[in-house]
This record gives sequence, C-alpha cells and structure tokens, in this order.
Amino acid sequence: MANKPSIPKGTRDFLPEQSLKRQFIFDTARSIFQLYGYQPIETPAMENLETLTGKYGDEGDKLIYKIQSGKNLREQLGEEKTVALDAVYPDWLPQKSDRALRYDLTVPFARFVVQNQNELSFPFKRFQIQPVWRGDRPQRGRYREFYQCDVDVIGSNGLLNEAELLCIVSEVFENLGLGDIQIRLNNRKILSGIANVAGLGNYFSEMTVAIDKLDKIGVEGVKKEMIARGLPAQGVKKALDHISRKADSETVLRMLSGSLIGDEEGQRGIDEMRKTLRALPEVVREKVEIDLTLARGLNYYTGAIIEVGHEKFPSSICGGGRYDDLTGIFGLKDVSGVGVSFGADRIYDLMEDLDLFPKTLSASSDVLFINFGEKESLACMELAMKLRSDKFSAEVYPDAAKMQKQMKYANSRGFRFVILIGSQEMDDKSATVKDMNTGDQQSVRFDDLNKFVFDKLGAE
RNA sequence: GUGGUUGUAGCUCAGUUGGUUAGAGCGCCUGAUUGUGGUUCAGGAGGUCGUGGGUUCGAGACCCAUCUUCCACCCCA
Repeated sequence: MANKPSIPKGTRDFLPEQSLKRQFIFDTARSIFQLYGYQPIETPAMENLETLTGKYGDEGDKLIYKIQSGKNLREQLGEEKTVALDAVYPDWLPQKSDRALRYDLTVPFARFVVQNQNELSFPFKRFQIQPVWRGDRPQRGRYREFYQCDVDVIGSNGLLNEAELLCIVSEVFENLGLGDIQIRLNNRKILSGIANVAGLGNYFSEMTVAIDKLDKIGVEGVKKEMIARGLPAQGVKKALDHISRKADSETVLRMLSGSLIGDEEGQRGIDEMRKTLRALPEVVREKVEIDLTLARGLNYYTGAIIEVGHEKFPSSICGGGRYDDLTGIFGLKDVSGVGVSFGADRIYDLMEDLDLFPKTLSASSDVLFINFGEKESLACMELAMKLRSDKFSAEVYPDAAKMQKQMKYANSRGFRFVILIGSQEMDDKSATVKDMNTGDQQSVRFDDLNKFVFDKLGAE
C-alpha cells in the first residue's frame, strides 16, 4: 500500500457498534415523530447554490460547501488566454460553482414546500433525518458532516404547533434516557420589542449576538461587547436591565409587559409566549424555562426560538424556532412554519460520555453453525433457514476452516449458541449445541432445534 | 477564518540534553489441544516514527511547510 487512505477533515467512519448506537438515536426520534403524525421526506444532498446563499447570515454563507460544477472559465477559454486573467484573479478562474451541499434541513425544506406545494396538504408536518455539511473547524461536538433530525410543521400559525414541538423535544430526550436537559424558550418579537424600547432598533442583530453570550461572559462582558460593536451605551444598559431579570415565567412576562408598553411587536411576542406555555401539558411545562438571553444567530427566525442544552455538554444539542417567511424567498407568500432540529452527533457524544446507550444494543447473533465440509454445511443451510423463519438470527460459517478459527469467530462476534454438525451428527440427525455462556453442550435432534433455541432464549 | 495543540506497531501509549539494532501492554498469528472459543503456557509476525523539505558527522527528538487530532475564539446541531 503506497499511501494510507484517509478521509476529509471533520468526517468519520462508523464501526458497527457505533452505527448501532446512531441507529438507536435515529429510531427513537423517528418513532416519536411518527407518533405525533409527522411524515418522512428526503431531499438531495446538494442544492443549487442560490437556494442556500443569503439564508444563514454572513458567517453561515462562509461555511457552505460549494461544489465545483459546470464548465469553468479555464476550460472554456483555453489555457493560453487565461494566463493574464489568472494573474489578476487567482482564485476566480478555476472556480465555477453553482451547487452546494446542504447546510441544514430547514432551508431545503422551504424550497421543497414551494416546489411541491400542489402535492401537499397544509398544515404539512414532516420529519427528515439526513446529513448536512458545514465547512467549520472540527471540535468536540462539531463536525463537517453530521446528521440532523428535523421536525417541522408548515402552513399554520397556531401556537399549538410550538407546544407540540416542545412535547416532542421532551419525549425524544426522555426516551433517549436524557431526562435532565434544559429546554429554553424565547421569542424574537420580545427581543425586538426590547431593542425598540431601549432605542437599539437599528442594532437588533448586533444586540442578539451579544446577549446570546450572557451566560458565558456575564453581564459586564456583554455590555463591553455591545459597546465595542458601536451600540449607544445608554440603550445597552436599558436593554440589559430588561433581559437580566430572573423570576418564574409568569412574573417575567408580567414585568416585561409593563416595560414594553406601547411596543406592539413586543406585546405580541409576550402574548405568543403566554399562549405557548399555556398549551403545554403540565409534564412538559415544568421542563421549559423562559430565557430572554436566548437569541440564535440564524436570521430567518421571527417568533418563538427554542434551544436545548445539557450541563455536561458545551453546546446546544437541539434548536429551532418559527420562521414566518422562509418560503417567501422562493415565491410562496404567507406560509409560516415552526420546527426544531436535533443534533444527532452531539446527542451521540453526550450519551457516550454519560454511558446512556442500552447495553442490549451490542447486537449479537443467536446461532453460528460450524462448517465441517460441503455435505455438512448444506444441512446447516437448511437448519439455519428454519431458525430464521422463527426470527432467530443464524449464520453458517462460510468456509470449512479450522475449528479453532471458527470458534474464535463465534466468540468475538458474541454468538449465544454454536451448533456443530459433523459426520457423527449427520448420521444421528441430531446437532451438538454449545451454549457459549456456560460452555455446556448437548445433543438436540434436528427437528427439535427451533424449539430448543426458543426455550433457552425465551427463559432469559 | 484567527490562535494554540497532537501524530511512534492493528489499538492505547513509553522513548533521557540530538548518539549504535525504536520499546511495553493489549490485539493478531502458530503451537501445547489434528471436533471446541473465552482462561493458562511457549513461540512468532508486525514500524521508511503522519507526509515533504531543511539543519547536523548523526534526527523519532531541532527548524520550515503541509495534512490530521483535540482545544479556545467566531459561529453553530
């Protein structure tokens, strides 16, 4: 082998054991999504570049993976003519890119809805479990290729949707064994109201970016950052006074309602928040906390914003919100949506740290037939088929390899039973069945094999 | 994108101020046990020290570049 093969930075291979754990997360999410009536869809890994650009903010745009496609100018013009141009624009000529790998599942979903609107009935509830790509620097919990599990409902303004999504969030994590998460809820309209009242209406995005770091760098840190970004000091102080209030949600909302008098948008936000909370079943409501510092960078959110964190994990493991006009960009007006996205890979890392995956996931097969030669192995093929008809997993070792090698394979793969059928057993029409846990072995008639395995496995 | 960090056997890691032939544990292979794994014992294979340059009589170690790992920032699932 000349050079060791490798994979791109920030991507990973998954061994069977890891893959099973990942499947567990996907399966858990999928079953909850379906329980709430969401339907699966899939979209292509790549989108036209123009579909994605401008949707994620300046920072996001930089992280979109562009795919070189179409004919670049060098090919069109020929090597000779490009030499001069090359000197002036060194990275312009070779790059012609009009496609890109998807950055998330929400924007492609908006595109999907617009494109397929005639086939869908609204409100349309879908889920989607697929990989996305970001040209980020890899770090713990951040990869360049990772899976998102998205649930969205589009074509409905009702706040019952927000409530339902919070229920889903709660149930998915409960089912994964991650009951001790923090679900934080905020509303962009409230933030907007605070900005207006504080006289920071023109600095909305600067303000949100800064206050989002409040739990990390503290009030003073945020103040410094906002002033460094050029916000008027007076407004900064005012805004921070509103935001850094701590109390139970009803009290916070009442106080906010007082301070945002006269600001229509802010009042609407408060009202939405109230209605959302009121719609939550008690078991879910007690897990949701209002966090006025929650901002979220994605600029398409217009109402509720949701984020889920865990104290043992540095970044959010799930997030989402309401977007009033994402489809508008693609030509379909007045269709509002809400959704959340579960970061499967971050959830995986966290669950691995906390040792939360069920032990039974290390799925081992039930039965291995030792291969003693052609004639014997053919009998094994028949018996294996019969075992599988009763849903026992069974394999026949493919080569008549040394016994020791076959037994070692059985051991490392974790088979529960090894079945030996050599010339002796062929004559007797009964198999030697070895229990790999105890080491015991006994003779079982071919006809009684299924029942034997059933009794043994059923007893545990 | 900015700053730092890591890379030695299949895996986890030792390797002194630069100095002969680069080590350990685990795993793997062979045998004790030619129809019995996991335990035990004996033996064995496996490394151009991430890659490419450079300094030096001499580089796994020092310098530069590049790739990769992890971390902080930015941002985010």
